[in-house]
This record gives sequence, structure tokens and C-alpha cells, in this order.
Amino acid sequence: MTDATRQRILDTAEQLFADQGFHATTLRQITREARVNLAAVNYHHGSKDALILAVFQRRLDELNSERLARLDAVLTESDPPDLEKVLEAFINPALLLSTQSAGDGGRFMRLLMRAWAENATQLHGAIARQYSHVMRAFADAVSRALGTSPDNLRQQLDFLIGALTYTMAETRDDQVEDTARALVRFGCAGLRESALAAIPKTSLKENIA
Amino acid sequence: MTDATRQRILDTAEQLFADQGFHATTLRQITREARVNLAAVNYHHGSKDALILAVFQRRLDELNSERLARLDAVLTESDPPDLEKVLEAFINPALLLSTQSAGDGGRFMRLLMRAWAENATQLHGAIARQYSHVMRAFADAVSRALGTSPDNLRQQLDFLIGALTYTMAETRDDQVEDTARALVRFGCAGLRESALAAIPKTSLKENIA
DNA sequence: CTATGATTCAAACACACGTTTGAAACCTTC
DNA sequence: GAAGGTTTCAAACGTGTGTTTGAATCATAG
Repeated sequence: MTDATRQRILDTAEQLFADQGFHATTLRQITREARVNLAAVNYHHGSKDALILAVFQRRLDELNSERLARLDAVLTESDPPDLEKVLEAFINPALLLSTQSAGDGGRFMRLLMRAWAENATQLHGAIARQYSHVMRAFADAVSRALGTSPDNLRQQLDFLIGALTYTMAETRDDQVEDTARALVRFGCAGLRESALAAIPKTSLKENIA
Repeated sequence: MTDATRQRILDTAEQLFADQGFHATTLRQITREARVNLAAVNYHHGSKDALILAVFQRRLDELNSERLARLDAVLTESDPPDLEKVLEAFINPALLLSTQSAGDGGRFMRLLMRAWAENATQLHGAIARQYSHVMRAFADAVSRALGTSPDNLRQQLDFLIGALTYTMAETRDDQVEDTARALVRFGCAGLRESALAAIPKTSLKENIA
């Protein structure tokens, strides 16, 4: 089986999608740059839309399983978990993915932003579905680290995701470690402060019980 | 002069761009929905690209001047300025723009995300140019509120912009005030914490001098 | 070596896009 | 109410897109 063609299409498409967007990138451009015949995309992937989804599936699987593995390590290490380490388990795999996946960093993050922006319905839905259980796991871990209920945490985690996605997309390879460190610190402070604001109601409840 | 057609095109285009993206939205779709002839876009705006820019110009002018006006009020009120109020001056106009500009909230924020993602070079450049002096002003105000140098502040402000843009785009009208409050709190805590980390080097410098 | 299935290739297809055109309709001003 | 400039309109143009096709090439198993 000639899996090489499939892979080369996937790699080239990922790069071009990240640089130019999905709609702006044409199959002719992809196949030319990948040194592959035009019809190869439809033969191996079915359609352009399916190709876009395949590009995401590959990276998202990688990113999310790495995140969950690290979270698991943090959770078994101490209970309640350390907030910094939970956030690192969420943030660092993203930065690793940016730097190691051949080529310039931030490509995949740019890709994520485009996915969010373009072609909303189908792609956004598929990504959200693939993210949901990861988000639940991290929201749970953070809430235990903070000692608060996970109810209002989704909002703060969204702040973090927004900050991560936005900055990673603009961060160069050599700054990426510093940025991650700064983001962990920033996020921890924000989460702890928000937890302080939420505590009064909780402790009131506990006083009744 | 029939300015009505121009405006109706602008309004409809803004909505469709926000919902579907620039590339995915066709002039036929815009003109059909705006009850306007197909050629009207080219007649009134020159081209599709020019239309996209015009849509942004209108909102960005509004947003930035409002931000600067509020910042000015905060700065004259007290010196050094209050960090919370500086952040509110940055965040609240964005939320106002979301809710008041007829139709569903978050539209303009979604638009901003798309602008960032799509058509990178031209549009991103134009927006950044229009944003730069505003960012400078806020970075300056924040640095004075924190009592630190504005050198590394850009990064933290990028965190804030990312969080703002990402969450505003997904926030419904009735939640938008809560979200803004939470974001101000979140951002203040993050900025203060980051300032603490930066101080040692600064104070070392001051000790030498 | 040959037959069978998988893969590549050049060419073409149908379609939708942004834009242009030139005439019609409209509005203003004298 | 006619002239002149502005705006609308239906129709078409050229181009580039994703996809399909059918023959050619390749790999593999009998």
C-alpha cells in the first residue's frame, strides 16, 4: 500500500491550510507542492472537506492523548493536584506540537484558529466533540486543585484557551518556552483569583451543612 | 445621494462575514440578502476586498475611539491609574459593541477572529496598524498602574486580547456582562502576578543606579 | 510471465465566483 | 420638462475551482 502519497498530501495540506486558510488553499496548490497528481486527493481522501478533517484528526488525537497522559501523571502524583502542574499538562503539549511538527512553530495553532473561524458548523462541531471530554477532565482537575466546584470553571478555562491559541499562533519557536511559562503563571493567578470570588457562596453552603 | 444602499450592503456583509467567513461569503449572497443588485457592491465599494476593509473600518474606528476616551477618563481620575479601571476601559467597549450593534452579540468579535485567521497579510496588517497606538496607550497605562516597565507587558496584553476575543465570540448577550467582569478580574490577577515575577530584575537595576 | 487489482496521470467537466458592461431608471437642477 | 449626472439592473465574461473519467502505469500474487 502506498501510504506515502496520503501522508505527503496530509503534510503539505496542513502547512498550506495554516498559512492561507482552508478556502484559499486549492487542491492544485496542494498537489503541485506535494509532487502528486491532482486527482490523488480525491482518490485517497475522498474530497477536500474530508482532507481538512483528516488533517485535524491526526494532530488533535496526538495533542489530546498527550494532554490526558500528562494530566494522569499529575493526578496520581498528589491529591489534591498542583494547579501549576495541571495547567502545564494542558499548555505544554500544545507548545510541543507547535515546535516539533516539522516546520515553523505555531502552525497547528494557526490551524486551530482558522478552524474555529472558517467553515464553522461542521469543523467546529467535530473539533468541539473531540475536545469535550478532555476539557471535562481538566476542569475537574482544576476544580479539585482550587477546592471549588467546577461549575463556573469552564469560563476561566475558555479564557486560558483563548490566550493560549491567540499567543501561540503569534509566538516564534525560540520564545515559545518563555511564553508557555508566562501563560501558566498568568493562568494560575487568574484562576486562583476567580476561585476566591466564588468561595463565599460555597463556604456558606458548607456552614449550613 | 443614496447612502442607504451602501449601508445596507455594509450591514448585511458584516453579518454574513461573521457567520460564514469572508471567503465563503459570496457577493451574490450579500446582494440577494440586502435586496440590492449584484453590481452594487462593485459600484459602491469597488471590490469585495475593499468591502471587507470597509466593514472593519466602521467598527474599529468606533471601538478604538471609545476605548481611548474611557482610558483618558481613567487617567485623569487618578495617578497612578487603577488597574481594574484600565482593563475595564479596554474590555467594556468591546462588549458594548457586541451587544448594541443590532443583531446577535459577539458578531464583531467573531469577525475579528476571522480577520485574524483569514486573508492574513493585507487585513491583519491593516487592523494591526489601526490597533497599534491604542495598544501602546494601554500598555503604558497598565505599566504605570503596576509600577513596572512596559517592556514585557505586550505578552500579557496579548493573553488578555486572546481571552477577550475567544470568549466574546462564544458568549451570549445575557451572559456578556458577567463574562466581562470575570475577565477583568482574571486579567488583573494575571497581570499583577506577572508583575511580581518581573520586579526582582528591575529593582536590582535600580539598586545599581 | 501473466493476470488482477491498486495507484497515477492528463484531460476534461460542470459550476460558481468576482467583475464588467451598456442600457434603463431615477433624481436633481436649471 | 429637458439635460446631465447618479444609481440600478439584467446579462454576460473570463477565470479558477473541486471533481470525474478512462486510459496508462505499477505492484503483487498465482
